Amino acid sequence: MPATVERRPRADAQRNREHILGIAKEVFTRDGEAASMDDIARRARVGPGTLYRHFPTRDALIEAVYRNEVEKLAAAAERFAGEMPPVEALRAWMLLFIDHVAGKMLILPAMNAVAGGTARLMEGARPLIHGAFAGSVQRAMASGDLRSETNPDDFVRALVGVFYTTAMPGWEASARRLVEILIAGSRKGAA
Amino acid sequence: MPATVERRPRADAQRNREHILGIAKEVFTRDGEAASMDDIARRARVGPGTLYRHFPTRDALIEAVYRNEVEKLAAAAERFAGEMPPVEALRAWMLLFIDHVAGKMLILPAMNAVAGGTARLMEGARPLIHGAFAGSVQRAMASGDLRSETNPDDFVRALVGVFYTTAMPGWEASARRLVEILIAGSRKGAA
DNA sequence: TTACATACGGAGACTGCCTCCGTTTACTCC
DNA sequence: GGAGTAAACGGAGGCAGTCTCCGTATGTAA
Repeated sequence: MPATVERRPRADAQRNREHILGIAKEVFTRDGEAASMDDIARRARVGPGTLYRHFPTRDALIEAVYRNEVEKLAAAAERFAGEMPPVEALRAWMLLFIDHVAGKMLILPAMNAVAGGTARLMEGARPLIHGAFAGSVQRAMASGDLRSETNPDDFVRALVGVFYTTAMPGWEASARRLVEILIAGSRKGAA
Repeated sequence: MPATVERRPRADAQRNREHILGIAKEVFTRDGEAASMDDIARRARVGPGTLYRHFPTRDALIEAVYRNEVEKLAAAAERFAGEMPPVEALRAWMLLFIDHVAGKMLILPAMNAVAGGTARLMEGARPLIHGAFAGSVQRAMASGDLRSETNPDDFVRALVGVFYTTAMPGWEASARRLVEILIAGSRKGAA
């Protein structure tokens, strides 16, 4: 008899989990942080008990939905690296990030609700985002385009700001300019 | 008999309002978004009814506390303009902004809770922040240090990001580097 | 097919936001 | 100074949202 059995989850549980995740993304995208757990359960046609067994707190659910999206973004960074010169790849990825936000692919408003703010939420996703950024920046440094002290986290901070200012008019154009400023400000030879 | 009498508020009301605001700042600073209205009322030794007469919703209270702080920040921009060269004043103001965040002078986590996210909250404070930024940037453009297409909003976005990443290790140093990147990236002659 | 671990659903405890209204208090006018 | 009144106060409680508990149902392994 093995110490830890680790039976794989029942088929209905697996189905439910994925179904809930899908509904949750929809609801959060539409209703933002106002979305209620009971409502999500109702729409997914499960009891609140079931919802809470899969995602023990509201935060856990938001985090799960969010992580799903971030994983897709991170994958794109790798792809760009193989397709274009380093600085272009970095720029393209930052612009893609903005597009995701623009297309409501990420559940912006709901993220505000997570205890401890975004920072706490990002904790789970940080390695992913950081990895994607670090890779892109590293390559741009290696190619000699960016200064060698360039720190990917600085870019992360700026882009998080974009995240939170989508209600300001003209946010998208401003975000694109910001990308250019960041690149220009980190180039070798910039004052 | 005048059309609008506009009696000035009763002394006890005025006192209570200010007292509540002070307590609220304390509580929000300590407990973040978890702070409850009833708790604030209890600590301020007033009934919930009183609290809600002064600040009709939770958001209104947060906004009032926040605005208080932002007004202080905006005033500093003017002061710096009179004391140092344009680019220095801009840098100094951005660094001051970071210091406020660092010193927990601003009720960071609580801001997340405002309906519609920070964007909505910033709506009230936007003219102030924007004015402070616009003035500083304008002067730096007029002096020929920054490119003439420089847009203050781009800086705002980046700094909002700093706001939300204070849980990441080394955020303060990173924020300061970000300030330098922004200035370098907006200088005349930057790529 | 049986037995049981696993998962399900929903009633309801608990908490937080906010309202309503009877009571109290500061200000005004004589 | 005292009476009258508009303004402000406090707190009981409505309503809604998060999360728990537990009796019931179901998938899975032997």
